[in-house]
Amino acid sequence: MPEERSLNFLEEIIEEHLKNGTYKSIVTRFPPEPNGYLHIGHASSICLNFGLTKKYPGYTNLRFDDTNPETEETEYVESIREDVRWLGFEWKHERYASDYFGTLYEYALKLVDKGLAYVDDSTSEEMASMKGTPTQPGMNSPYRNRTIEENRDLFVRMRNGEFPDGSRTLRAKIDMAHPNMLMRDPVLYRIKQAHHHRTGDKWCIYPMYDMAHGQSDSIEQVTHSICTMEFVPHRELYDWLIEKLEIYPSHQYEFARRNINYTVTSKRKLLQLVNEKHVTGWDDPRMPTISGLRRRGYTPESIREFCKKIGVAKRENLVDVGLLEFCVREHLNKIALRRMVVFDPLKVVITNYDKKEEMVISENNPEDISAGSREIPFSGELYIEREDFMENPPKKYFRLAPGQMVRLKSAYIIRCDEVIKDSAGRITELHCTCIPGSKSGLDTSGVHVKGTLHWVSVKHAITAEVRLYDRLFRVEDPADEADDFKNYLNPYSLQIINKVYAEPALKTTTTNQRYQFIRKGYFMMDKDSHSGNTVFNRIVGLKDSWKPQT
RNA sequence: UGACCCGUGGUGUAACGGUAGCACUACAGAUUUUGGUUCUGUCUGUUAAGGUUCGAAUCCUUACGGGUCAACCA
Repeated sequence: MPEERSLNFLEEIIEEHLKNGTYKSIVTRFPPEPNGYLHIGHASSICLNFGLTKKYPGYTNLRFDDTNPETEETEYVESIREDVRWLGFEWKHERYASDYFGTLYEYALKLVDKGLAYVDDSTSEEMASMKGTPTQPGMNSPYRNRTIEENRDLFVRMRNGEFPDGSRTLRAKIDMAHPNMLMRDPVLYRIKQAHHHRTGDKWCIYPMYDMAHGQSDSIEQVTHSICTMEFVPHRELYDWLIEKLEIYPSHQYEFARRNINYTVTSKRKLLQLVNEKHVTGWDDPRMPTISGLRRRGYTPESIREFCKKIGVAKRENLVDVGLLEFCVREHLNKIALRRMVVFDPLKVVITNYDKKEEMVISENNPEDISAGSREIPFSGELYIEREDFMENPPKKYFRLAPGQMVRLKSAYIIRCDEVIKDSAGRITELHCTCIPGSKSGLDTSGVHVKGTLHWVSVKHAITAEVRLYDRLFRVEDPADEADDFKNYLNPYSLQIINKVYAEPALKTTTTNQRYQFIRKGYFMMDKDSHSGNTVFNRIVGLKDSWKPQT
């Protein structure tokens, strides 16, 4: 049954456009600047733009907004491509704002010829001082009334490299008293003798965002140019330029960027974390980047589901990271293979176990019978989790305690008879007895236990390294704090356990295979693994509703 | 002192003048060879005050609260 879903405000607009014939099909674009890695906030925009053209006739372009050669690099272009594809989307055309530098230059000339743009020799300081403030009008530049001929001559010479960086700009001639600061003769072109990652040294003038973005949309005949709310004031300029240039009228629509608690989603801040080594790189599994989430073990399906659940709207928001975790658990529960791994071992000796060893059978995934089952070696010497035993248990403690019984998952019910300690009083091992006839699947013992523990046979166990991750920050909104957001980093965001004990089936781990370590959480092998040491990242823990009484 | 955008449970999002719903979280219970999963139930909401209307979360006004805008960044 298809779920009855209400439309978000953009879908409503598009359905209206399709219905009233404004468009027969739509074109959207995802327009990253290649100056950083994509993060979970971008995922929302990607799902939105590509999702719209999956739902409605049309297509989506991937367009790199590469108009600032000083910050942009090919490395970022490649990571962005990979991330979009990994999320499950394919673009119709791959474009670059730099593809349009020639056209954009012609557009600028057209504005000059129409008397709508002029070359300004003011320094950036002078320009700032004449700009006014949000509450006070600005003043006209002394260069504002140059003739069209003079402007054309100067602009062509700007392009020809006759002037040094920062010495002149091309500005739109609008209104220095406009209530919208962006309409106070915005800079359209600046001089930068910089090497561009695609056009090399061909250009020494580069268009500003406002002179490039809407024009690129127009060239690509984008029908719905979707961006975040901070661009609302730009819309007036976006429309003004399209009107004066007399080009295809793309239209801009804005939605509120998604913020997530206990993290930051700003490329500038993420770059700081990387550069200052607070994390190991853009793909550190604690990072909210797509590459970080991917390395951590998140699935694209779960991220898409998350984006769908948080929706699209125009109001400020701070989404609970718990929802992302819910989405990944929901997916992983269905696909993860179950394995038993003991993190902090406590030895259990089964004193009445008379066989040397045997194989027991366990299902790979109780949610999916087609995942089959596997054999696990069982013997008289096992490891269980140290925290699964208490000498003086509280009420409703379902695990092991002196005289208490538990089920060993897929094996026997055991009872704890004796606690062995060393001279310092530390528990070194437990002596237990196996309940006759309690073997899993063939249980005739009639014994009922509340607790089931994971375990591993001592002599068959293999070892591995496990990395447990927690939220990167201690506060919900680090960017909102008065002082440096880095003061709020969580010092316990990474915990490494060098040696855990795993059942032998984990020896053949493969890349991208997700596991549920029973009662421990979901895990995936990390790229730091090598032949002598397998490393597992904890993707997310299991929901844990147990809390000790009192 | 300006302009623009936005206010629905703890969080996110619906209801388009006609019963405030869904999801997450939290809590309680049932089931369970994972204290997982699954199932059931409970708590919590229209920023405020006026107005229009038979009827307002929805339309209007004002107030209040939050956000954005003074880069040769995007």
